[in-house]
Amino acid sequence: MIRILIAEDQRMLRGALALLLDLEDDIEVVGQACDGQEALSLITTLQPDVCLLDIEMPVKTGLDVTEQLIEIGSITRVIILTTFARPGYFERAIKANVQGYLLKDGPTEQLAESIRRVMKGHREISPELIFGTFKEENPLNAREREILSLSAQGKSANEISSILHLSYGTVRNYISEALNKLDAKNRIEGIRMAEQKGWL
Amino acid sequence: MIRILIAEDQRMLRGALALLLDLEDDIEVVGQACDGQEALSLITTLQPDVCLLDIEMPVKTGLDVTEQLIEIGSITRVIILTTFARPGYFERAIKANVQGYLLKDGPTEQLAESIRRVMKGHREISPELIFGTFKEENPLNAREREILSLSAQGKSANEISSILHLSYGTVRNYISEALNKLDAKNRIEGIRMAEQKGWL
DNA sequence: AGATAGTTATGACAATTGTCATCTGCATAA
DNA sequence: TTATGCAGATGACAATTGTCATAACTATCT
Repeated sequence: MIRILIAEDQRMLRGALALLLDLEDDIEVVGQACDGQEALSLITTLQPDVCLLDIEMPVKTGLDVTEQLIEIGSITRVIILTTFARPGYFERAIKANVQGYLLKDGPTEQLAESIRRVMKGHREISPELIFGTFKEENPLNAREREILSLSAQGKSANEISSILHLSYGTVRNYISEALNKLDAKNRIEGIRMAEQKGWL
Repeated sequence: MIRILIAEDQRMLRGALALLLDLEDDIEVVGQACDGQEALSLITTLQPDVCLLDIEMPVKTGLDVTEQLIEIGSITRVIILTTFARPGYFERAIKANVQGYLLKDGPTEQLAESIRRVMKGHREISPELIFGTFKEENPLNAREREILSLSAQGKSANEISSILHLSYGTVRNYISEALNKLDAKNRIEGIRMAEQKGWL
């Protein structure tokens, strides 16, 4: 019997997947979580064989959870299940050594089979992701990401400077540099592009 | 036997819901669509009793489909099933006289029951939506929406002016007016707020 | 005809943004 | 020790953005 845990904030999908997987003879859903924090604590207490993690969840993302599972030496295998084929997400997941990265756009029917294959030691990656997407890595460094994120919340250069204790000019330099790297002609375009690639 | 059609672009959820509903004795999933266009044509040919429509789908949104169903005098009952509790969406759905507006954050278990209740003539609205959200109507007029949308794509005031054949100053007046109505302190904040409310 | 409202335009102003060259410390590698 | 590179900072400039007062031109209603 394969014991699995599902972490997904959208209740309808979580419930449907749990029901669907429980119909399989060899799979048992032992727990459900609606945010990353809950997922982490349930995984450590329940020690399921496999966990299905959404990425964009409240409190902690699925990627955060994955990285922390490694730190504490958990043996639970991780399958990321997300809407987003964003290069940044995929890259981070692969670096965290997940056993699977599936898209919510993929077929329902193969989910159970993917779980079984992961249990046998295979890596399950949605075919859309195997080619192309990986080589596009995030050109922004930590500061640029940080500053662009704040800008994306509508903060002005001045506000950002006082939040981060940097000078006004420095903030603008970082934004300018980020826009240059992204080949965007203004903040708004830059934010759109970075968000769309998962570079935040 | 209640004949239903599911229109939802996320394949995993669509498949899971179909499977789940097919398990009910009195419900039969007669069709599935992955975009609004397909939904519309399947509904007209299959004439299901109820259709479950996602809002944000390719080609046509679920709201577009609903409005067109009214125009052609379809008797299929509509249940909107969406992630978004955005006032703008909800308002438009109610005006189009949908029989149900459920959130994907709601419980899986009650979906089948909601469908049965809709068949009996009830209106099914997610409880989160009943209070508060309705009175917040879109303060932006058509021009303001149009211009803010273009701005959201990263266009400058100058570009927008030549796209819409308006003067540079006029475009900036509209943006200024929109930001004022939204109580936002710059474009980026205004865009975020408007998008979040479904006012686009 | 006069009042009213909606759409578009203009000009002026200040604030913010985007760009660039240059400069300072500081750490670290050769 | 010198060199190199990085994180920040500064100043200057032009372009863009946000705000406001005002006006012209419709169309509509009374």
